[in-house]
Amino acid sequence: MAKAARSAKNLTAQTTARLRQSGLRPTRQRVELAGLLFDDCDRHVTAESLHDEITKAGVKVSLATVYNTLHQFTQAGLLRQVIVDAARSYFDTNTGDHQHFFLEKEGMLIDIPGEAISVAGVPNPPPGLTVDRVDVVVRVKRA
Amino acid sequence: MAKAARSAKNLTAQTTARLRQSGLRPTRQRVELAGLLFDDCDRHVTAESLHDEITKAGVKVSLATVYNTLHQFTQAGLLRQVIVDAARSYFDTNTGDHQHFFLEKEGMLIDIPGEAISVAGVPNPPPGLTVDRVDVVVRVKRA
DNA sequence: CAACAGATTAGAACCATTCTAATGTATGAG
DNA sequence: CTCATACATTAGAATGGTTCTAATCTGTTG
Repeated sequence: MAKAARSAKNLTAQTTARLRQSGLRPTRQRVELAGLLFDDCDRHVTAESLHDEITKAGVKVSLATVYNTLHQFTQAGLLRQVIVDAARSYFDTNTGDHQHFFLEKEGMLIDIPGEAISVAGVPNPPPGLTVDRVDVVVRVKRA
Repeated sequence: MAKAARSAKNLTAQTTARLRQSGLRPTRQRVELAGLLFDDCDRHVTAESLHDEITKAGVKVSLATVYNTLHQFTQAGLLRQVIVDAARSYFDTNTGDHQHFFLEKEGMLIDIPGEAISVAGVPNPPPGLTVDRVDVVVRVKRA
């Protein structure tokens, strides 16, 4: 069985289970999108880039569904939304503690492991407010 | 003369000079907007909030001009654009080294002095890239 | 003051995203 | 297995912040 661990069937089964665990019905569209997103390494996508990708793969999914799915996955904790660009939203398959390099010109994000980076000296927030998350964006340029 | 340092005339004169130094013609609209932005303490505005404010002050400036002016001021180094919300852009009159608390629900930004906070362990960017700026956003919620 | 470069403006256009309401589909009970 | 139902998907319209256009206006310089 170990040899078959990466077969298409098996992947679909795993994906289906994962979606169900998150309280999401494993519809054709969600399984296909999850397949692209969670197959291999960590990824950063926009709604449009993901829609292009799945369309080019010959799968028909509407852009509205891509948006819906990205938000549902985010709410389910399978994705994390990254706000670095006023023009568009990115979604990151790495939901763990980490930060980003961002190359604006090319719309490219690169993960920085959470262990690597540390932020010290954050003051207490004003009374009545609590810290939800600390985001670090290292904006980079081509030299 | 010291007593008159804050008179309206003097402020306008100062503003005018400042705009000219930045290579911007001191038009009525730019002087009025600069007056609102740079009069007192540090401020965080959106195009719409600034347009509302100046309109309520009885000054007629088009929204397009507010956008143009915010961008020109930013390019001139008088303002800094802050990207924290996918829905809208903020502009900060504090152009020095500092970071932000952000209360998304209310669209509120609060400065964190640059001396207070420190980010350690940023890895070298991938070859060919150089660090342009490190932004820290401390996302907060009402307790 | 004339002339020109640059600025302002209303309104249209743009584009990412969200909404709508009509159609399709996974699921669990029977 | 089938049906009913709740949930999903979809095309296309709507939204909302922002930018563009091209006509008009205004600082500035000679």
